[in-house]
Amino acid sequence: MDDGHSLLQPALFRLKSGAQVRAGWMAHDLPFLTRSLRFLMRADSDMLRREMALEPGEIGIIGLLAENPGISQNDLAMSLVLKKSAVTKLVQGLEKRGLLDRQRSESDRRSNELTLTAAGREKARAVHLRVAELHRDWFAGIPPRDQAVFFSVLFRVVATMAERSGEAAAMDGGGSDD
Amino acid sequence: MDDGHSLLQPALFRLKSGAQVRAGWMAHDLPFLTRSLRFLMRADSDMLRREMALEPGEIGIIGLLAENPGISQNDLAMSLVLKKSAVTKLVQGLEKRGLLDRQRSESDRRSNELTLTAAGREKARAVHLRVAELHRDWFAGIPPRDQAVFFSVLFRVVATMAERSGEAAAMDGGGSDD
DNA sequence: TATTGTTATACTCTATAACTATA
DNA sequence: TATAGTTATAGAGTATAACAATA
Repeated sequence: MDDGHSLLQPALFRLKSGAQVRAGWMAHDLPFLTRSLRFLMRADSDMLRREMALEPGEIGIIGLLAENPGISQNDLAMSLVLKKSAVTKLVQGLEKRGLLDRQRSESDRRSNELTLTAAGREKARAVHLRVAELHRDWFAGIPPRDQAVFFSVLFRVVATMAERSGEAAAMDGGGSDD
Repeated sequence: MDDGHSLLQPALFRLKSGAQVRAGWMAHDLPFLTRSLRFLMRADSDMLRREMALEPGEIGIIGLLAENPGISQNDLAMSLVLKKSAVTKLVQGLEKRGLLDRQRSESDRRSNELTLTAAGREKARAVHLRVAELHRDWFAGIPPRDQAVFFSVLFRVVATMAERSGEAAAMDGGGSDD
């Protein structure tokens, strides 16, 4: 399970006080590491959103919409691991600000077909560029090859778990979300 | 920045409806991926905590305490990226249940020296084993070499950001946490 | 009867700040 | 004056559930 990399130099936190804290097996604890990461990224994420005039969650909507024009709110929610009630609020906010367009589907008039407006596409491009800058900062000093492996593994794990979660949710009478 | 791995087969979400959603650059968006991961892991994490009779956040306390007996609550908070007020509550709960011992330091009577009790050390071992099982499940199909790279990069990014965050916080008059 | 999307309410975790005690 | 820890209160992000419209 562990070979080479982080075992030779045991994983340490070096605190500002000078103290060194040994991470032990927590260095391989995914819930712990992802939670820490989320909090540590937050200052940068908040700054990015302020610059881009976006609310929490809107980047995901815009990012997927740029690649999947016409997608429904349900598919958006599944992909982003959001409740459909959360997607409703996010989509309404973005529509009000002219960044996306919402139309009833003609083939199934229950569902909405979402597309980015020209302003929305421009916003998506700008966000993408700034996000890439942040990542260059966060991953400074990490070899590009390792970065590629990292994201490949991370996405694969997320996508696999999302599929499993979707299957499990499909079993009961619609308790997947909300 | 991107070479090889996930670009040849474009990153896709395969939904239960059969729809395929292209992730685009979101496949490399760390805030998005870590947030998704946290939600997808939650069912398993909740089950683990119920089995172990632990509250959210207590695994991190126990895990670091097992490796760093005598650590202070402040150092614990810095390492776990928690507010010291949150650590106070977690530590109190664990002490009440006889899993850890809290003693005033003799060299600096403001600070507490925390150690696991025998029951606490046993709990740490049990949690470690179950966490490892969950990880085997989550990373099924990922080559061990890639897993090692993944965790090495993840921990390095977290530790580096935590150090920077600690430095920045040390600049102002004590606004690091709480 | 099942599904898409909407709305309103409740809850959990975290942030903030004021406080005590030691240094 | 600065730091370790405690406590209480307010806030953001989600969860839950009831609803309307369509299939």
